[in-house]
Amino acid sequence: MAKNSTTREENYSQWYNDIVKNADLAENSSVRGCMVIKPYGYAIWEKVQSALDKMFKDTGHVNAYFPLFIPKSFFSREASHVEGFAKECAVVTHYRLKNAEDGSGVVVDPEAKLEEELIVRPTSETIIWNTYKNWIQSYRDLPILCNQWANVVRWEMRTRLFLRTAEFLWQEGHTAHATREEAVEETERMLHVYADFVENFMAIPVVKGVKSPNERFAGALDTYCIEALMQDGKALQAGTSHFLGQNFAKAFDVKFLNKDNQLEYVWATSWGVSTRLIGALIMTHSDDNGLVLPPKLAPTQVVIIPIYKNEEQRQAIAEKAAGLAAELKALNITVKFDDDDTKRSGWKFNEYEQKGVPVRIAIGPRDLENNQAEVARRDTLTKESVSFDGIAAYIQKLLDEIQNNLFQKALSFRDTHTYKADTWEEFIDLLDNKPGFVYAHWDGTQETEEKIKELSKATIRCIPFNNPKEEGKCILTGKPSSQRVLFARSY
RNA sequence: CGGGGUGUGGCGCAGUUGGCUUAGCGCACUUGCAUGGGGUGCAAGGGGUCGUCCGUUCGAGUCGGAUCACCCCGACCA
Repeated sequence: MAKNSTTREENYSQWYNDIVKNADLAENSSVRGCMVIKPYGYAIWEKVQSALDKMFKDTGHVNAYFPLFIPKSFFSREASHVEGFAKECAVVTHYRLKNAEDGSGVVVDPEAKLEEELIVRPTSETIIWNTYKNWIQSYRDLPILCNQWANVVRWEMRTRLFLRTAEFLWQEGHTAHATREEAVEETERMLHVYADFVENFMAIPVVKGVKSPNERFAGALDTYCIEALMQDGKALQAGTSHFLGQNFAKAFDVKFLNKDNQLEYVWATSWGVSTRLIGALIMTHSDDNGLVLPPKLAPTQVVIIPIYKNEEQRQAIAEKAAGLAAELKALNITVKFDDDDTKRSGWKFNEYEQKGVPVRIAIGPRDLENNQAEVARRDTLTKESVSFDGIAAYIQKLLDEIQNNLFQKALSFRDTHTYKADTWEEFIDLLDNKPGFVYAHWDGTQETEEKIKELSKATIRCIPFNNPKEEGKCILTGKPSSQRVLFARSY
């Protein structure tokens, strides 16, 4: 058991914070609600970025960058959009400081008031559509398939590292299409890209589906999402893809001439995932010993730790380790040989455990004698001795196995925490005593959805794709329903 | 914005019916020796004026007031 940490059962949020801290991922900044992502945490984010970026490019997208500041007036163009974000925006009102006359320090120069305030982007639809307007004249200009890696600011009341911070990093894709069908197809395509990434790289199983009108993105006609289940039984929205219809095209007057020489409004999508994914990663796989990383996202996949008593042994091990490291690198495995003499081996074991390094190889004099190494896997916390002959191939296979095992473990956790409720009492009882996903009937109205949220604090996470049709009665109103939808309390 | 809580070396805390006074302890740090297959032991060191301001008092980390900051629980959200 690691020192200075809390168990999941004792206090889930404390446990979460301990992992973030002990794994050296991030810390609260002195700036309100903001987070400092530390080098190790950022290295994981870079793995996320590079894998996603490749997937975006493979689906025909290109990267671009748009301004951080958005003129206030842009927001008023799309009514529901501004309504969704107005309450959480940082606003720039002045552009200059000056020394206070009483010498007390620096003050905002009242003379330097902006005529039109600038909003620090909470999301970039408006500035991008204002730009797209100039890019699009003809059907030949379409589609536009841009992605932006950026930071955004949402002035949240309460923040938590990675899960909700005032400033966060993300990517936002913004596409423009000639037809509705094409835009819908894009929306779906990107949701599947997200699901593919989250399941295959992050080893987190997700439910793909459509948001109910209540939970829809401000300004979208449809919001598709992937929902994951955390170890405390709460749901986490891991990614969203929005079909924006022609809302933003109309708001920013973006029209194109089609083949028949007729003016039409452009169809739009937007989609994004954020550093929140790191939060999902932590809450899905970690245990009481710290972070557990899936090999595909681990900045270091294998760490080699020498155990020695004297200089002679140390050198013999270093030589062996260097050879092994080279072999592993040749297989595209990232490996670190930690020969730091100022830390003891036991200390290192704990260190890398807390940081979630998937595989640890310990080499001591005893191992050298027997031509073997001790291989420990982070996911199961088991160790075994492996002969140096063929060890690289063994490790490669082991990494795949760990990746797979983490996904299977998370999947079976989700399966055993997914329930059906047929009555209101059952529904509440599950939420209170067996937190998890709950499939239940809902009469399809917004009023009922809101009422359920108010009474139970659970929301409709999504209406899953390919949801089986099933006649039933709404758990709240008893009105007829044709399918169950996915409920949960959520982050 | 409502409810609760906390501010004492780098981190985590103890100390409060005001005076035993030189403000302690654990971790971390420095040095030395030993040790080395799961956060190693021993010894010696360096470092704080108790969030800030005002007040009560012969005397305040300790009492009162104000103020600032942060944390937790709600409402808002990726």
